[in-house]
Amino acid sequence: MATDASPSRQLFALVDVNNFYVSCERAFNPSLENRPVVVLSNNDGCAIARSNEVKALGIRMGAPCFQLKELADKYDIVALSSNYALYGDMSNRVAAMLRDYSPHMEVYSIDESFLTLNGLGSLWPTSAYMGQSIRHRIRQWTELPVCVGIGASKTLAKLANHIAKKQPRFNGVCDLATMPLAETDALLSGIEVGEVWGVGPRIGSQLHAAGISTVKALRDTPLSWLRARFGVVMERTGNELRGLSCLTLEEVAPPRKQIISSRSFGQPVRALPHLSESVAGHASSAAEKLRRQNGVCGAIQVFIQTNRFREQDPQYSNSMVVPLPNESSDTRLLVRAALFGLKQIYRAGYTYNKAGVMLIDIGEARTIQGSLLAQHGTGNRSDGLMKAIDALNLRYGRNTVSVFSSVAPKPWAMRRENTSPCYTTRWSDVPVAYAH
DNA sequence: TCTGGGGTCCTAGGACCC
DNA sequence: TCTGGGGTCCTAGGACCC
Repeated sequence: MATDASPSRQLFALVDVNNFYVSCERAFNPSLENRPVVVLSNNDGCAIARSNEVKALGIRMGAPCFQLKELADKYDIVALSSNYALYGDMSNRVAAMLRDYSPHMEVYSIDESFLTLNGLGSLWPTSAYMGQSIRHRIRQWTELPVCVGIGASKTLAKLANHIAKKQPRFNGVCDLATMPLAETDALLSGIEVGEVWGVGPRIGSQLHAAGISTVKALRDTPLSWLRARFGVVMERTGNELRGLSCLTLEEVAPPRKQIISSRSFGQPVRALPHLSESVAGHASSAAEKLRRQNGVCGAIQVFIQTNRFREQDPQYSNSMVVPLPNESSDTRLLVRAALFGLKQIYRAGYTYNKAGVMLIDIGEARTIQGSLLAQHGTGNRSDGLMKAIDALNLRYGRNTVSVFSSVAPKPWAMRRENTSPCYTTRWSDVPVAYAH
Protein backbone atom coordinates (compact mmCIF):
# COMPACT_ATOMS: atom_id res chain seq x y z
CA MET A 1 0.00 0.00 0.00
CA ALA A 2 1.22 3.46 -0.88
CA THR A 3 1.91 5.80 1.96
CA ASP A 4 1.07 9.45 1.88
CA ALA A 5 3.73 11.14 -0.21
CA SER A 6 4.01 14.17 1.98
CA PRO A 7 2.78 14.31 5.52
CA SER A 8 2.35 18.07 5.34
CA ARG A 9 -0.04 17.91 2.45
CA GLN A 10 -3.29 19.54 3.42
CA LEU A 11 -6.79 19.41 2.05
CA PHE A 12 -9.43 21.94 3.02
CA ALA A 13 -13.06 22.37 2.15
CA LEU A 14 -14.92 25.64 2.58
CA VAL A 15 -18.68 25.38 2.86
CA ASP A 16 -20.44 28.70 2.43
CA VAL A 17 -24.17 29.40 2.42
CA ASN A 18 -25.21 31.41 -0.64
CA ASN A 19 -26.59 34.86 0.20
CA PHE A 20 -26.99 33.66 3.76
CA TYR A 21 -29.47 36.12 5.30
CA VAL A 22 -31.64 36.13 2.19
CA SER A 23 -31.59 32.34 2.05
CA CYS A 24 -32.64 32.12 5.70
CA GLU A 25 -35.62 34.35 4.97
CA ARG A 26 -36.52 32.27 1.95
CA ALA A 27 -36.32 29.07 3.95
CA PHE A 28 -39.27 30.29 5.99
CA ASN A 29 -41.05 32.16 3.23
CA PRO A 30 -40.89 30.28 -0.06
CA SER A 31 -42.79 33.03 -1.87
CA LEU A 32 -39.50 34.97 -1.81
CA GLU A 33 -37.94 32.38 -4.11
CA ASN A 34 -36.90 33.78 -7.49
CA ARG A 35 -37.73 37.29 -6.40
CA PRO A 36 -35.21 40.07 -5.80
CA VAL A 37 -34.70 40.28 -2.02
CA VAL A 38 -32.49 42.44 0.19
CA VAL A 39 -32.00 42.24 3.94
CA LEU A 40 -31.41 45.58 5.63
CA SER A 41 -29.15 46.62 8.50
CA ASN A 42 -30.26 47.98 11.84
CA ASN A 43 -32.62 50.93 11.47
CA ASP A 44 -33.15 49.61 7.95
CA GLY A 45 -30.28 51.84 6.94
CA CYS A 46 -28.59 49.91 4.18
CA ALA A 47 -28.50 46.60 2.34
CA ILE A 48 -26.39 43.95 4.04
CA ALA A 49 -27.50 40.88 2.08
CA ARG A 50 -28.68 40.55 -1.49
CA SER A 51 -30.22 37.79 -3.52
CA ASN A 52 -28.67 36.96 -6.89
CA GLU A 53 -31.44 38.87 -8.63
CA VAL A 54 -30.53 41.99 -6.65
CA LYS A 55 -26.82 41.54 -7.28
CA ALA A 56 -27.60 41.33 -10.98
CA LEU A 57 -29.24 44.75 -10.77
CA GLY A 58 -25.90 46.16 -9.69
CA ILE A 59 -26.89 46.99 -6.13
CA ARG A 60 -23.77 47.16 -3.97
CA MET A 61 -23.24 45.59 -0.60
CA GLY A 62 -23.94 48.31 1.93
CA ALA A 63 -25.93 50.43 -0.49
CA PRO A 64 -28.00 52.90 1.52
CA CYS A 65 -31.68 52.18 1.53
CA PHE A 66 -32.82 55.54 0.22
CA GLN A 67 -30.73 55.07 -2.90
CA LEU A 68 -32.49 51.79 -3.53
CA LYS A 69 -35.95 53.29 -3.57
CA GLU A 70 -36.25 53.82 -7.28
CA LEU A 71 -34.87 50.42 -8.27
CA ALA A 72 -36.92 48.76 -5.58
CA ASP A 73 -40.12 50.15 -7.01
CA LYS A 74 -39.13 49.41 -10.57
CA TYR A 75 -38.10 45.80 -10.01
CA ASP A 76 -40.39 44.97 -7.15
CA ILE A 77 -37.56 44.30 -4.70
CA VAL A 78 -38.57 42.86 -1.35
CA ALA A 79 -36.70 44.59 1.48
CA LEU A 80 -36.67 42.86 4.85
CA SER A 81 -35.42 43.97 8.26
CA SER A 82 -32.75 41.68 9.64
CA ASN A 83 -33.53 38.94 12.11
CA TYR A 84 -30.26 37.91 13.72
CA ALA A 85 -31.80 35.41 16.09
CA LEU A 86 -33.05 33.44 13.09
CA TYR A 87 -29.72 33.64 11.28
CA GLY A 88 -27.79 32.53 14.34
CA ASP A 89 -30.05 29.56 14.78
CA MET A 90 -29.79 28.51 11.14
CA SER A 91 -26.04 28.90 11.31
CA ASN A 92 -25.84 26.53 14.26
CA ARG A 93 -27.91 23.95 12.43
CA VAL A 94 -25.65 24.01 9.41
CA ALA A 95 -22.53 23.77 11.56
CA ALA A 96 -23.96 20.79 13.43
CA MET A 97 -24.62 18.99 10.16
CA LEU A 98 -21.14 19.69 8.83
CA ARG A 99 -19.54 18.06 11.85
CA ASP A 100 -20.69 14.75 10.42
CA TYR A 101 -18.33 15.23 7.50
CA SER A 102 -15.03 15.84 9.25
CA PRO A 103 -13.61 15.54 12.74
CA HIS A 104 -11.89 18.89 12.33
CA MET A 105 -13.90 21.96 11.60
CA GLU A 106 -13.56 25.69 12.01
CA VAL A 107 -16.66 27.84 12.09
CA TYR A 108 -15.17 30.82 10.34
CA SER A 109 -18.18 33.11 10.24
CA ILE A 110 -21.92 32.98 10.58
CA ASP A 111 -22.22 31.43 7.12
CA GLU A 112 -18.89 29.75 6.43
CA SER A 113 -17.03 26.76 7.82
CA PHE A 114 -13.73 25.14 6.94
CA LEU A 115 -13.32 21.38 7.15
CA THR A 116 -10.12 19.42 6.84
CA LEU A 117 -10.36 16.41 4.59
CA ASN A 118 -6.95 14.93 5.34
CA GLY A 119 -7.11 11.20 5.61
CA LEU A 120 -10.78 11.04 4.72
CA GLY A 121 -10.19 10.12 1.09
CA SER A 122 -11.34 6.56 1.52
CA LEU A 123 -14.77 7.60 2.77
CA TRP A 124 -15.88 9.05 -0.55
CA PRO A 125 -15.25 8.23 -4.21
CA THR A 126 -14.02 11.80 -4.70
CA SER A 127 -13.96 15.02 -2.72
CA ALA A 128 -16.43 16.50 -5.15
CA TYR A 129 -18.79 13.66 -4.42
CA MET A 130 -18.61 14.49 -0.75
CA GLY A 131 -19.24 18.12 -1.61
CA GLN A 132 -22.43 17.18 -3.43
CA SER A 133 -23.54 15.12 -0.47
CA ILE A 134 -23.10 18.17 1.77
CA ARG A 135 -25.10 20.30 -0.61
CA HIS A 136 -27.96 17.88 -0.86
CA ARG A 137 -28.19 17.16 2.82
CA ILE A 138 -28.11 20.80 3.91
CA ARG A 139 -30.64 21.72 1.27
CA GLN A 140 -32.90 18.92 2.33
CA TRP A 141 -32.72 19.54 6.06
CA THR A 142 -32.55 23.33 6.23
CA GLU A 143 -33.63 24.57 2.78
CA LEU A 144 -30.36 26.52 2.57
CA PRO A 145 -28.28 26.48 -0.63
CA VAL A 146 -24.55 26.07 -0.05
CA CYS A 147 -21.48 25.84 -2.26
CA VAL A 148 -18.36 23.84 -1.50
CA GLY A 149 -14.80 24.74 -2.47
CA ILE A 150 -11.90 22.34 -2.04
CA GLY A 151 -8.20 23.16 -2.16
CA ALA A 152 -4.78 22.53 -0.68
CA SER A 153 -4.91 25.68 1.45
CA LYS A 154 -7.62 27.76 3.02
CA THR A 155 -7.06 30.47 0.43
CA LEU A 156 -7.47 27.96 -2.40
CA ALA A 157 -10.58 26.49 -0.78
CA LYS A 158 -12.01 30.01 -0.61
CA LEU A 159 -11.18 30.58 -4.23
CA ALA A 160 -12.69 27.24 -5.21
CA ASN A 161 -15.84 28.21 -3.38
CA HIS A 162 -16.00 31.43 -5.34
CA ILE A 163 -15.69 29.48 -8.56
CA ALA A 164 -18.37 27.03 -7.47
CA LYS A 165 -20.71 29.96 -6.87
CA LYS A 166 -20.00 31.81 -10.11
CA GLN A 167 -19.68 29.06 -12.66
CA PRO A 168 -22.80 26.93 -13.09
CA ARG A 169 -20.94 24.10 -14.79
CA PHE A 170 -19.46 23.12 -11.42
CA ASN A 171 -22.89 22.57 -9.97
CA GLY A 172 -21.94 24.13 -6.65
CA VAL A 173 -18.79 22.13 -5.93
CA CYS A 174 -15.30 22.99 -7.16
CA ASP A 175 -12.27 20.88 -6.31
CA LEU A 176 -9.05 22.66 -7.18
CA ALA A 177 -6.94 20.01 -5.50
CA THR A 178 -7.49 17.36 -8.15
CA MET A 179 -7.87 19.65 -11.12
CA PRO A 180 -5.26 19.28 -13.88
CA LEU A 181 -2.78 22.15 -13.86
CA ALA A 182 -3.70 23.40 -17.31
CA GLU A 183 -7.35 23.63 -16.38
CA THR A 184 -6.54 25.40 -13.12
CA ASP A 185 -4.35 27.89 -14.95
CA ALA A 186 -7.08 28.63 -17.45
CA LEU A 187 -9.57 29.10 -14.65
CA LEU A 188 -7.34 31.36 -12.55
CA SER A 189 -6.49 33.46 -15.59
CA GLY A 190 -10.12 34.41 -15.81
CA ILE A 191 -10.57 35.57 -12.22
CA GLU A 192 -9.88 39.09 -11.10
CA VAL A 193 -7.11 39.37 -8.51
CA GLY A 194 -9.34 41.18 -6.05
CA GLU A 195 -11.31 37.98 -5.51
CA VAL A 196 -8.41 36.46 -3.60
CA TRP A 197 -8.89 36.23 0.16
CA GLY A 198 -6.64 38.89 1.63
CA VAL A 199 -6.59 41.15 -1.41
CA GLY A 200 -8.82 44.12 -0.68
CA PRO A 201 -9.53 47.27 -2.68
CA ARG A 202 -6.24 48.99 -1.83
CA ILE A 203 -3.86 46.17 -2.53
CA GLY A 204 -6.01 45.11 -5.46
CA SER A 205 -5.59 48.42 -7.22
CA GLN A 206 -1.87 48.45 -6.50
CA LEU A 207 -1.58 44.98 -7.99
CA HIS A 208 -3.47 46.10 -11.08
CA ALA A 209 -1.17 49.09 -11.40
CA ALA A 210 1.77 46.69 -11.29
CA GLY A 211 0.23 44.66 -14.11
CA ILE A 212 -0.98 41.84 -11.90
CA SER A 213 -4.65 41.63 -12.63
CA THR A 214 -5.59 37.95 -12.44
CA VAL A 215 -5.33 35.32 -9.75
CA LYS A 216 -2.92 33.34 -11.89
CA ALA A 217 -0.67 36.37 -12.25
CA LEU A 218 -0.66 36.86 -8.50
CA ARG A 219 0.11 33.21 -7.88
CA ASP A 220 3.07 33.42 -10.26
CA THR A 221 4.45 36.64 -8.77
CA PRO A 222 7.75 36.14 -6.92
CA LEU A 223 7.18 35.82 -3.19
CA SER A 224 10.09 38.13 -2.44
CA TRP A 225 8.41 40.92 -4.35
CA LEU A 226 5.13 40.40 -2.53
CA ARG A 227 6.99 40.47 0.74
CA ALA A 228 8.93 43.60 -0.08
CA ARG A 229 5.97 45.44 -1.49
CA PHE A 230 3.14 44.44 0.84
CA GLY A 231 4.61 42.61 3.82
CA VAL A 232 4.36 39.22 5.37
CA VAL A 233 0.62 38.85 4.98
CA MET A 234 0.68 39.04 1.20
CA GLU A 235 3.70 36.77 1.06
CA ARG A 236 1.65 34.24 2.93
CA THR A 237 -1.22 34.68 0.50
CA GLY A 238 1.22 33.98 -2.32
CA ASN A 239 2.28 30.75 -0.66
CA GLU A 240 -1.29 29.72 -0.06
CA LEU A 241 -2.15 30.28 -3.71
CA ARG A 242 0.70 27.98 -4.66
CA GLY A 243 -0.80 25.28 -2.52
CA LEU A 244 1.52 25.67 0.45
CA SER A 245 -0.81 25.83 3.42
CA CYS A 246 0.17 28.57 5.88
CA LEU A 247 -3.13 29.18 7.63
CA THR A 248 -4.14 26.52 10.07
CA LEU A 249 -7.57 25.38 11.06
CA GLU A 250 -8.77 27.05 14.25
CA GLU A 251 -11.14 24.58 15.71
CA VAL A 252 -11.62 26.40 18.98
CA ALA A 253 -12.61 30.01 18.64
CA PRO A 254 -10.11 32.07 20.63
CA PRO A 255 -11.59 34.53 23.12
CA ARG A 256 -12.16 38.03 21.78
CA LYS A 257 -9.37 40.52 22.37
CA GLN A 258 -11.74 43.42 22.14
CA ILE A 259 -15.48 43.65 22.42
CA ILE A 260 -17.40 46.41 20.70
CA SER A 261 -20.94 47.50 21.15
CA SER A 262 -22.02 50.42 19.01
CA ARG A 263 -24.86 51.56 16.84
CA SER A 264 -25.98 54.42 14.68
CA PHE A 265 -28.94 56.34 15.96
CA GLY A 266 -32.17 56.18 14.05
CA GLN A 267 -32.58 59.89 14.60
CA PRO A 268 -30.17 62.73 15.22
CA VAL A 269 -29.10 63.04 18.85
CA ARG A 270 -27.81 66.26 20.41
CA ALA A 271 -28.21 66.10 24.18
CA LEU A 272 -25.88 64.42 26.64
CA PRO A 273 -28.64 62.53 28.48
CA HIS A 274 -29.63 60.80 25.26
CA LEU A 275 -26.04 59.86 24.55
CA SER A 276 -25.63 58.66 28.12
CA GLU A 277 -28.58 56.38 27.80
CA SER A 278 -27.15 54.84 24.67
CA VAL A 279 -23.62 54.51 26.05
CA ALA A 280 -24.85 52.94 29.27
CA GLY A 281 -26.76 50.38 27.24
CA HIS A 282 -23.71 49.60 25.13
CA ALA A 283 -21.46 49.25 28.19
CA SER A 284 -23.96 46.89 29.74
CA SER A 285 -24.28 44.66 26.70
CA ALA A 286 -20.52 44.64 26.13
CA ALA A 287 -20.01 43.59 29.76
CA GLU A 288 -22.43 40.76 29.19
CA LYS A 289 -20.48 39.52 26.18
CA LEU A 290 -17.29 39.79 28.21
CA ARG A 291 -18.66 37.66 31.04
CA ARG A 292 -19.88 35.10 28.53
CA GLN A 293 -16.27 34.43 27.58
CA ASN A 294 -15.20 34.43 31.22
CA GLY A 295 -13.23 37.59 30.66
CA VAL A 296 -12.29 40.72 32.49
CA CYS A 297 -11.10 43.96 30.95
CA GLY A 298 -8.64 46.59 32.07
CA ALA A 299 -10.14 49.55 30.28
CA ILE A 300 -13.18 50.73 28.40
CA GLN A 301 -13.12 53.07 25.47
CA VAL A 302 -16.13 55.24 24.72
CA PHE A 303 -16.64 57.00 21.40
CA ILE A 304 -19.15 59.33 19.76
CA GLN A 305 -19.41 60.59 16.20
CA THR A 306 -21.38 63.02 14.13
CA ASN A 307 -22.73 61.90 10.76
CA ARG A 308 -19.78 61.86 8.38
CA PHE A 309 -22.08 61.73 5.38
CA ARG A 310 -23.59 65.10 6.20
CA GLU A 311 -20.69 67.18 5.00
CA GLN A 312 -22.69 70.35 5.41
CA ASP A 313 -22.81 69.81 9.17
CA PRO A 314 -19.95 70.56 11.56
CA GLN A 315 -18.12 67.32 12.27
CA TYR A 316 -16.87 66.04 15.58
CA SER A 317 -15.72 62.66 16.72
CA ASN A 318 -13.81 61.73 19.79
CA SER A 319 -13.02 58.85 22.04
CA MET A 320 -11.51 58.28 25.43
CA VAL A 321 -10.00 55.28 27.09
CA VAL A 322 -10.98 55.01 30.73
CA PRO A 323 -8.74 52.58 32.61
CA LEU A 324 -10.16 50.54 35.43
CA PRO A 325 -8.21 50.33 38.69
CA ASN A 326 -8.82 46.58 38.74
CA GLU A 327 -9.77 44.34 35.89
CA SER A 328 -13.42 43.66 35.94
CA SER A 329 -16.49 42.62 34.03
CA ASP A 330 -18.90 44.24 36.43
CA THR A 331 -21.71 46.02 34.61
CA ARG A 332 -22.02 48.89 37.08
CA LEU A 333 -18.30 49.57 37.06
CA LEU A 334 -18.10 49.54 33.29
CA VAL A 335 -21.18 51.70 32.84
CA ARG A 336 -19.84 54.21 35.34
CA ALA A 337 -16.46 54.34 33.61
CA ALA A 338 -18.07 54.71 30.18
CA LEU A 339 -20.34 57.53 31.33
CA PHE A 340 -17.38 59.29 32.93
CA GLY A 341 -15.52 59.11 29.62
CA LEU A 342 -18.56 60.26 27.69
CA LYS A 343 -18.82 63.40 29.82
CA GLN A 344 -15.21 64.27 29.03
CA ILE A 345 -15.58 63.99 25.27
CA TYR A 346 -19.10 65.31 24.86
CA ARG A 347 -19.38 68.70 23.16
CA ALA A 348 -22.65 70.52 22.93
CA GLY A 349 -23.74 71.95 19.61
CA TYR A 350 -23.19 68.89 17.46
CA THR A 351 -25.67 66.44 16.05
CA TYR A 352 -24.49 62.95 16.89
CA ASN A 353 -25.11 59.93 14.76
CA LYS A 354 -23.32 57.12 16.51
CA ALA A 355 -22.04 56.11 19.93
CA GLY A 356 -20.47 53.03 21.36
CA VAL A 357 -17.96 51.41 23.65
CA MET A 358 -15.05 49.07 23.20
CA LEU A 359 -13.73 46.84 25.95
CA ILE A 360 -9.97 46.55 25.69
CA ASP A 361 -7.06 45.07 27.60
CA ILE A 362 -9.08 41.89 27.95
CA GLY A 363 -7.80 39.07 30.08
CA GLU A 364 -9.10 35.86 31.48
CA ALA A 365 -10.89 35.91 34.80
CA ARG A 366 -8.84 33.38 36.72
CA THR A 367 -9.48 31.57 39.86
CA ILE A 368 -6.97 30.17 42.27
CA GLN A 369 -8.24 26.73 42.95
CA GLY A 370 -8.46 25.45 46.45
CA SER A 371 -5.90 22.77 45.87
CA LEU A 372 -3.38 25.27 44.70
CA LEU A 373 -4.03 27.42 47.71
CA ALA A 374 -3.68 24.46 49.97
CA GLN A 375 -0.45 23.60 48.25
CA HIS A 376 0.98 27.09 48.63
CA GLY A 377 -0.96 28.42 51.55
CA THR A 378 0.85 26.78 54.38
CA GLY A 379 2.56 29.90 55.71
CA ASN A 380 0.91 33.16 56.52
CA ARG A 381 -1.79 34.38 54.25
CA SER A 382 0.15 36.81 52.10
CA ASP A 383 2.96 34.33 51.52
CA GLY A 384 0.60 31.63 50.44
CA LEU A 385 -1.33 33.88 48.17
CA MET A 386 1.84 35.31 46.71
CA LYS A 387 3.14 31.87 45.88
CA ALA A 388 -0.14 30.78 44.41
CA ILE A 389 -0.25 33.89 42.28
CA ASP A 390 3.28 33.29 41.11
CA ALA A 391 2.44 29.72 40.30
CA LEU A 392 -0.42 30.84 38.12
CA ASN A 393 1.71 33.54 36.60
CA LEU A 394 -0.77 36.17 37.59
CA ARG A 395 0.21 39.77 37.69
CA TYR A 396 -1.00 42.22 40.23
CA GLY A 397 -3.65 44.48 38.83
CA ARG A 398 -4.51 42.31 35.88
CA ASN A 399 -6.58 39.47 37.17
CA THR A 400 -9.36 38.76 39.50
CA VAL A 401 -8.31 36.53 42.33
CA SER A 402 -11.00 34.60 44.06
CA VAL A 403 -10.76 32.29 47.00
CA PHE A 404 -13.42 29.94 48.14
CA SER A 405 -14.00 30.10 51.83
CA SER A 406 -14.86 26.43 51.91
CA VAL A 407 -11.40 25.41 50.83
CA ALA A 408 -9.31 28.36 51.95
CA PRO A 409 -6.97 27.31 54.72
CA LYS A 410 -7.97 29.32 57.73
CA PRO A 411 -4.72 30.55 59.28
CA TRP A 412 -3.88 32.99 56.55
CA ALA A 413 -7.32 33.78 55.27
CA MET A 414 -8.68 35.60 58.23
CA ARG A 415 -7.72 39.18 58.62
CA ARG A 416 -7.48 41.88 56.05
CA GLU A 417 -4.74 43.84 57.86
CA ASN A 418 -2.45 40.84 57.65
CA THR A 419 -2.15 41.10 53.92
CA SER A 420 0.77 42.83 52.39
CA PRO A 421 0.06 46.33 51.11
CA CYS A 422 0.44 45.10 47.60
CA TYR A 423 -2.66 42.98 47.89
CA THR A 424 -4.75 45.14 50.14
CA THR A 425 -6.41 46.79 47.23
CA ARG A 426 -7.00 43.49 45.56
CA TRP A 427 -8.88 42.03 48.44
CA SER A 428 -11.47 44.74 48.21
CA ASP A 429 -12.19 43.47 44.72
CA VAL A 430 -12.20 39.82 45.57
CA PRO A 431 -15.37 37.84 46.07
CA VAL A 432 -14.17 36.18 49.24
CA ALA A 433 -16.31 35.08 52.12
CA TYR A 434 -14.24 35.69 55.23
CA ALA A 435 -16.73 34.51 57.74
CA HIS A 436 -16.43 30.99 58.90
C1' DT B 1 -34.81 62.55 5.88
C1' DC B 2 -32.40 58.07 5.35
C1' DT B 3 -25.47 55.46 4.67
C1' DG B 4 -23.99 48.39 9.52
C1' DG B 5 -21.66 46.35 13.34
C1' DG B 6 -18.62 43.82 14.39
C1' DG B 7 -13.55 41.77 14.35
C1' DT B 8 -8.15 40.65 13.17
C1' DC B 9 -3.23 41.47 12.21
C1' DC B 10 0.90 44.23 10.84
C1' DT B 11 3.93 48.23 10.88
C1' DA B 12 6.23 52.34 12.19
C1' DG B 13 7.68 55.43 15.51
C1' DG B 14 8.39 57.19 20.10
C1' DA B 15 9.23 56.53 25.05
C1' DC B 16 11.72 54.21 28.09
C1' DC B 17 15.06 50.96 30.14
C1' DC B 18 19.62 48.94 30.96
C1' DT C 1 37.93 63.55 17.01
C1' DC C 2 35.22 59.69 18.21
C1' DT C 3 28.99 60.19 21.38
C1' DG C 4 25.73 52.65 21.84
C1' DG C 5 22.80 49.28 20.95
C1' DG C 6 19.44 46.07 22.04
C1' DG C 7 15.18 45.34 23.89
C1' DT C 8 10.16 46.16 25.35
C1' DC C 9 5.89 48.49 25.50
C1' DC C 10 2.46 51.49 23.74
C1' DT C 11 -0.12 53.93 20.24
C1' DA C 12 -1.91 55.26 15.88
C1' DG C 13 -2.85 54.15 11.47
C1' DG C 14 -3.66 51.13 7.70
C1' DA C 15 -4.97 47.02 5.63
C1' DC C 16 -7.98 43.15 5.56
C1' DC C 17 -12.22 39.95 6.76
C1' DC C 18 -17.48 38.76 7.44
